[in-house]
Amino acid sequence: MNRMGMMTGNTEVGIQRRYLHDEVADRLRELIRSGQLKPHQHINELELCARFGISRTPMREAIKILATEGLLELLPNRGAHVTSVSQDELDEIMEVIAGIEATAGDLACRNASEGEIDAIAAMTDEMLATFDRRDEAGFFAINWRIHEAIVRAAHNSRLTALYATFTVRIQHMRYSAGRTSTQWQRAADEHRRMVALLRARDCETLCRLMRDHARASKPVILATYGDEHERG
Amino acid sequence: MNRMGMMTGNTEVGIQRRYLHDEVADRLRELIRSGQLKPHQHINELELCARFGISRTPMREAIKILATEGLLELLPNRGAHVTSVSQDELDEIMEVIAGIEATAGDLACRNASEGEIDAIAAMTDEMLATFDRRDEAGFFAINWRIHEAIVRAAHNSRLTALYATFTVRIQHMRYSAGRTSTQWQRAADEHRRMVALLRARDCETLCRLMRDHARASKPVILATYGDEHERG
DNA sequence: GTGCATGATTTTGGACGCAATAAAAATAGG
DNA sequence: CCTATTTTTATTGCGTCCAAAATCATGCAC
Repeated sequence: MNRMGMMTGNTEVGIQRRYLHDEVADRLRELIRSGQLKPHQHINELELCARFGISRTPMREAIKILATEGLLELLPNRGAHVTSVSQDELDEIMEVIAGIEATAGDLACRNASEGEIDAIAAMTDEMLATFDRRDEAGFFAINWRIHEAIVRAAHNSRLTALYATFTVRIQHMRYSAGRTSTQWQRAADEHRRMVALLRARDCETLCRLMRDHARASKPVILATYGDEHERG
Repeated sequence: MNRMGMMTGNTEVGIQRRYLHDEVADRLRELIRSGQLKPHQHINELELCARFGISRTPMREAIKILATEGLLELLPNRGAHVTSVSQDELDEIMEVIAGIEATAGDLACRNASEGEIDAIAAMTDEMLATFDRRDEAGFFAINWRIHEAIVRAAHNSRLTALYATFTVRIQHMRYSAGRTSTQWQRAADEHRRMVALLRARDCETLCRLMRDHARASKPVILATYGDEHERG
């Protein structure tokens, strides 16, 4: 019996938190992020309820949340499925992300503390070291942390939340798509410039650079993951 | 009896749509937008259920959706209340909106059809006419439509949706805050420039202008509606 | 063999009920 | 009379139930 004294089928660890639906939403997001739930895949309420060991009410609330975030699509009387990302939609999402990062660049120049800039600079150095030793996996791992740090350095919680929502679905694409040597070199150079512009507090230029930087990765991702490279 | 053959207390018109929770969410948004539900105000599930003539399940799903959109705030075991906008939060939201409009400006230069630009130009002429005859109410009504049109002209549905979400709470502030003559003049001038830059397809400059334009309205709004000009 | 109608099964959408938490009220103690 | 504690009440969170819709399966005619 679980904490409510009901249901006995806790198959996948027990859930413990303020809101069940909140925890369930996190888990679903993680299933989607990790690819365990694939685009186009249908969501079976009862099956997932059994997996998590909960009833349908919090599951359905979580589904509504994910749908609002755009990760699930609701089909009237036919449940929900994982949102697929078509070529066009991926393009749209990338432009929104580019916009968020551009805004973050501008705001970070205005609001970031010296300490935050130092931290970003340190990570950038670290990343450039991985570049020198051709450690592509290491490079993109740090790359992601730098982008996140810049957005956080904007000191705008809504922007940070928005960034999280929009990157969750395409993060793995963005940081796994194989780049050519030229593209990789360019990314490294641009990151060097980012730090310089942050230090110079040059809002306008960093804003433009961030947008261009994000856009540069667009063709790579579109080529690699058009329609999430699968059809339902 | 309603369509489910249950509950008889349809006090506020019958609801008819694919999803009840969707209709309920729309109604709640409207209640918030119109100010019938005020910031800080507590949401009583049962009371609203009775008003809409529905059960708690779709109401709760709608509440989760509004919370995800940021219009409601959930309090564990104590329901929800309408999100209040503090000075700092208003500043954050305005910067996000500025970012969205800047992105829209850039994309509109790339993607807008000549027809769309003509429509925006026509609305701008109309608005400048209201400016000449000092019709402030008319000015801001058209102003809102122009901003919307530019965002739509970006041809990015996610950006458009994001814009709707972020403006719903502050729209009335943005377009009702009294401007000084100088500020009003500046807004008019900037709108003239927007059309010129759209025609010239000057992405970068329009992007910057949109951000600056949105930011210019920040002090006005902050001064007028600090913490939604009410406490508790 | 294919196309359509009809019935069985699955799954969804929404209503409802129970237990737990928290706010409110009532009581006791200082 | 004011504060601390208990009791009551209100309301929330979640589990469950029922009916409508959709899907699947079967059978029949063409």
